Amino acid sequence: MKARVRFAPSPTGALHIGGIRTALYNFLLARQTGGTMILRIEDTDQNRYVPGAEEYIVESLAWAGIQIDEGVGIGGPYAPYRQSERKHIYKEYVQKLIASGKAYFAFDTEADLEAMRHATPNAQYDHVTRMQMKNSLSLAADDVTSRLAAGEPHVIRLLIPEQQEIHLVDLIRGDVHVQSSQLDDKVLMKSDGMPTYHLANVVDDYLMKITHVIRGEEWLPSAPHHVLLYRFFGWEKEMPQFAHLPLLLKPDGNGKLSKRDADRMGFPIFPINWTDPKTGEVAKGFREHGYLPEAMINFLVLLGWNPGTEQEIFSMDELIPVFSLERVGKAGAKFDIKKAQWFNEHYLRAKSAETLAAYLLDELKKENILCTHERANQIVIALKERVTFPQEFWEQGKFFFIAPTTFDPGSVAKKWTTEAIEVLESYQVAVENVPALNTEQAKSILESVAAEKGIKPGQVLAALRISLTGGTSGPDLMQTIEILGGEETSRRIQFAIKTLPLVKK
RNA sequence: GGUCUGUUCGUCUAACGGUUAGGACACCAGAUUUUCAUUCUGGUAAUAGGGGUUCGAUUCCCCUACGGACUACCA
Repeated sequence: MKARVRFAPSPTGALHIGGIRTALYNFLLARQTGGTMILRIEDTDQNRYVPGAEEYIVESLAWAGIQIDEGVGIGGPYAPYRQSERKHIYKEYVQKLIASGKAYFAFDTEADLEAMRHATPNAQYDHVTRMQMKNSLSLAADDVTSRLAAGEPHVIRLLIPEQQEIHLVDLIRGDVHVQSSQLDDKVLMKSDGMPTYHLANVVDDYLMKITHVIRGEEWLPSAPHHVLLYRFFGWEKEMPQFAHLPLLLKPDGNGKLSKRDADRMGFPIFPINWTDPKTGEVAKGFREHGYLPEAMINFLVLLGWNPGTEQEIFSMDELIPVFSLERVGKAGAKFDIKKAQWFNEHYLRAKSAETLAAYLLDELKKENILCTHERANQIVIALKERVTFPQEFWEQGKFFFIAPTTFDPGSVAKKWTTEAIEVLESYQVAVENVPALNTEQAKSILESVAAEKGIKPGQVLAALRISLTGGTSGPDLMQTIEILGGEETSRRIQFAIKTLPLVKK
């Protein structure tokens, strides 16, 4: 069966990384069945609307490689896909509910509701309290008509039937049973004429012929309300299948992963950079942090789902045929950024030198440093096994372009010996006029000058590296010399000898 | 508090009544690398607790404990 699924975020700010996972699971099911992935914007709360959020969502999904087939920005047979533009539709449907006695008008003020909630411990707007409130059930018919005629602000609430067991089948959790007496009379239509999530969601999913509702676990408690709505509308046969996804948890302790935790632990939580339109504050995204979309997808898909085999590395295309909601776990998954980094390293190393060189060239452009493609390729190959993020090619390869002016004192104290300097002196001279020096030559020249002094090359390597890079760790030294060239190598050795104090052996 | 829901190595998870409880990340150790990193090999490490059911429970049932979500005219 071709699945019609939707990702339906509300544009109230940046999309959380968990949202990407939800979108991903939807997308995988759509692709697997040859179905349709729909993007619907749930902007029914005018107070929480944040400009730019919708564009942000679209761009984030595009970055992640989650393509939308139908919806906002693309259009489709069930347009519009922005709920604020579908206001009249909800009005029409809620009228049907009123007419059939499944919903009613309520005139209670905020204070009335407050009072009701505080009157008894577990009070909610339900079969216990509704007759004490001001609504079309408790008020006389002519009172209701005159209030309505006078334009008194009101909401429309769902009339929960008594003594019913509501049963729903969740693809992930199995059977869920709830007593209707536990349910509250949810607001369906707000006093501003906008629907709430519950109404808009059910109406749209029905009209858009959605087959599977894959969403976060936070919706499970209100799912019985939705089931009731389908029943009241007479849409039970068309009711989509539900799949409530476990939440993404913070890496330490318990609780939902939040921006606070991410900040505290130094990793992003948003897919791409987000600039808060009010404060202008920028929250760094995974993209800008250097995470590759394919690494994120691979990491995220495994947070709550597994293929049942020992395969861990999956491209999007490999995921499509093997994904299944049946293999999604029930428990929340802690967000372990270390594993995400491992995936990033994996995908980074799988890339061609040309692709990696492009990252380096980008950074160099920002620094106004010129570099040939060949040289960038060489550097990137030398550094490839050492980086987690693309920008580290510049961070770790900086010394290829900028000669060290200071040297790590600890390394110097241990390795900058008089005998090493002696060898370095002659090495510098030997290498000075060999601009195109390859790894082999760099090595053999070093071996011969060291032999002349009766010193093993191993004893001067550390000093050589200090003079060239400023420190004692880095990519292969001979490779480094090849990239630097004879002239530059010589220059750096001379500078180091001039600058550094001697250490008596 | 109420409702719903969950619980296997530190983390992500496999094992849909019978396994020495498997894999991956992380961690530790060894090997390779004239540095570090990589790579390779090996290792530490888990069924929340208590009752049942059963010849046999990680697996099924109940209780307890501990989490989580929801409890808005927000989604």
